[in-house]
Amino acid sequence: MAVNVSISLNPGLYIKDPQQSELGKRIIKHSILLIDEIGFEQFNFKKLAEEMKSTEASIYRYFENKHLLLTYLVSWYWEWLNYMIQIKTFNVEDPKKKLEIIIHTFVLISEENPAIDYVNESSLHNLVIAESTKVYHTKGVDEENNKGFFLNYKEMVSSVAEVILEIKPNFPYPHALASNLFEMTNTHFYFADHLPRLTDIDNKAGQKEEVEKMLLFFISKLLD
Amino acid sequence: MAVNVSISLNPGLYIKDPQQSELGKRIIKHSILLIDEIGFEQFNFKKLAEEMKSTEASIYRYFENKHLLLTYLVSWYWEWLNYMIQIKTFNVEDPKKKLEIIIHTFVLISEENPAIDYVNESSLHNLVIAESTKVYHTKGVDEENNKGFFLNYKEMVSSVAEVILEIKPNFPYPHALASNLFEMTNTHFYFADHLPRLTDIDNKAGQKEEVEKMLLFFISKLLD
DNA sequence: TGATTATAATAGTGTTGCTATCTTTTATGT
DNA sequence: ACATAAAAGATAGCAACACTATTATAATCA
Repeated sequence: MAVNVSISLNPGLYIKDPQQSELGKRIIKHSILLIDEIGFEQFNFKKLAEEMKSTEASIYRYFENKHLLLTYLVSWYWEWLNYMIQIKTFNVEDPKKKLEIIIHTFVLISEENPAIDYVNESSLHNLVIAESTKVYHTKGVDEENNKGFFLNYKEMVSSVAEVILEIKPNFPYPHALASNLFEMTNTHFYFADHLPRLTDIDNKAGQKEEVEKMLLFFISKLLD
Repeated sequence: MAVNVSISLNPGLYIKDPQQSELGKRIIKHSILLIDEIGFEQFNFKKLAEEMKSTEASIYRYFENKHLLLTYLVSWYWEWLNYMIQIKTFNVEDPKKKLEIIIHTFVLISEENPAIDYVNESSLHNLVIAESTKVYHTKGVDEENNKGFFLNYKEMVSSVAEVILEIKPNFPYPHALASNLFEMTNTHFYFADHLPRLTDIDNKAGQKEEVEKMLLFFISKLLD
């Protein structure tokens, strides 16, 4: 399935829209790969410039700093996830079936969807798993929230919460369950790989299916 | 209840044991307050030295860098939490009651326990809520895990998982549920304060009781 | 052709993270 | 009380990082 929409993100996240130029697209492409490879703490614009054969100053014309670049990339993921959920559940009537599709998408999004040529979806998902909580765990969170930087996340949670309420209209914690299902997906991929005693998911082939099964088990207990 | 044990932590976390000297205790005390105040990204040893009227070089004699200092403080929290759970559930027979006590401790630990004079437990809990995931979301996670830096977390999860299995011996995800209950506590305090649309917890008085109620609701559905 | 825009190239500044060295203070043992 | 060692303070310095400024060059378009 080819996705030919250009992902629409909050303009406050960048100085100059990286999707509108070749250099901008190369910044997106190489920053995803480099952050996935060396980690966000070790990542900086000088290394990125070397990697993509450009200059530090050129990258600063697109993004104010590396924190906003990370926020941009993670917002991209949230928006892309949200978009995939919408199109995959569009014609589905049964809300239980919808939630199953949502969970399947949380877990397997990067494998199923070859989307935009300058974005390596698998690396982007790894980046989200390893680094995304740093986006909103800062002292500037309230200010950035006021600027709408986390709207893509909130919209995704809001649409999942709606489905939960379709299944069980009096469920008292639809938003908390929605955000928790999403966070759990990523957390337990990470734990399985690095801190296996904090989970019951094996670090083996079939890991994704195991996580999916666990999430389905949780919602069946909570919503049946 | 006064706690007069000295918290025992992995010696790999420090160069010189900060609990064994006055300066070391002042480092613990002021680093908790300063990180809580300005956030981990803005925090550094120079600012800490100014704050506590000492010098950068002196602090470097105790901790290799700010990341290991954060790991030390969060490990302190994990160990302290684990200790409180042990003593509070020690004489309790009913595993359901035990799990309720554990959840109550997750939520209210900082209010109930005036413990060690140089640790502000309330600030420490805030710090854990805002910064603790950064401790293990780094490229060095596997190496640090091999050195045993996250044992306190794993032990806490392991003891909670045991209680879960006492309640329901065939429950398939005891470790995942244990870590998730802990993570959920802190995540939803943070969401209620900063990203309220990601939760159903109000940012009001009684917030802690609301979170406790939510966790009790989740375990009742999952374990009854 | 000339004007505008995007990118590259280079340099520079202040801060951070960390190490080294030396001096002063404090604690310990005889 | 004095000698010795250990702890802490004071100061300097360096390499890397985060970011800004300036100028040059190439591409685009009126």
